[in-house]
Amino acid sequence: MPELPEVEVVRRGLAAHLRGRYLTGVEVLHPRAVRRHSAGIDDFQATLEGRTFAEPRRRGKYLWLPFTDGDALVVHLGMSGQFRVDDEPADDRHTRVRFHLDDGRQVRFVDQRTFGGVHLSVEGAELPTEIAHIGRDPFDPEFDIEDAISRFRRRRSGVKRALLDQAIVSGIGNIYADETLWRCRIHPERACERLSRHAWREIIDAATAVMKEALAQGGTSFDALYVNVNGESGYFERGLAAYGREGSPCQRCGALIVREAFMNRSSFRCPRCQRTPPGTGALIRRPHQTGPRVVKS
DNA sequence: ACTAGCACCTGATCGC
DNA sequence: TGCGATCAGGTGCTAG
Repeated sequence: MPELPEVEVVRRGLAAHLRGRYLTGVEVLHPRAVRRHSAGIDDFQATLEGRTFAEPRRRGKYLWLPFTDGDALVVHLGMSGQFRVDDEPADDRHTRVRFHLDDGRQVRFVDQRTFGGVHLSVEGAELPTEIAHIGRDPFDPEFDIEDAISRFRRRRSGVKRALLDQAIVSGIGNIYADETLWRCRIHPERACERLSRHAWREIIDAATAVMKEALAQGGTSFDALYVNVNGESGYFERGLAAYGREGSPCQRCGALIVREAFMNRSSFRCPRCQRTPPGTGALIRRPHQTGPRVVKS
């Protein structure tokens, strides 16, 4: 569920609560939450005790919480993961791991669908080896847009599939991919290699802009499954132009947004603005089409 | 090496 | 009211 903006909201929330804190104990309540910790549950609980947190970091949708000793706690929220820091007793049904801090507070990893998880990465403070394959996200100071464009243009797949590939540019999920392509007026099945460098630059810029706007609104929330560490929802749902708006008029042209099956999930697009048909037939007929029109924000 | 498809889970909602 | 089908924002593994 959480994409880059939502994960960044969580990172900031954790930073505020973990700064200068150390762990006095850890309780694993569901084994699946630590399945990526190869040494097992008992080791996970025991090894973390006494460690002091440094500044939480993020790449794409991955979080890691470095310790001052050079190791790190790697976190992925999956589809439904949350971190909660509550002053009052809260719904504990989906609490998977409870972290006890030296200030008496507890941080809970809550995850209904258990696609998310946590594990210790030895010497992972700078960059856990487990997530070295994840590409830099557009907010990374070392993000190389020219390299990203080159890699996108080498992909033999549709544009949306490539945007969801975390190894090229990380952080973009189903929602922000749809929003990005709506802004750029590009059909999700357009072939990657047929888009110009200029078009790809516009796509990456649009993805960066929409995620930046979402972050400023505290992220996108459709329900209680995505909330910040205090249990509060973000407000970017009202900023969405395509995702989840099946049957509503396109804000640009008035055509009704359609929903289509894509990779076992849904894609939303404007049938008029994002009209270039998929398939090689269209590409063969229009091999020298000019670059896509792009919305300037 | 790259790409597509599926497995991994629980719970809310929809149609009958 | 109850039941099965469907759907949900992600990643990793594996077969081709």
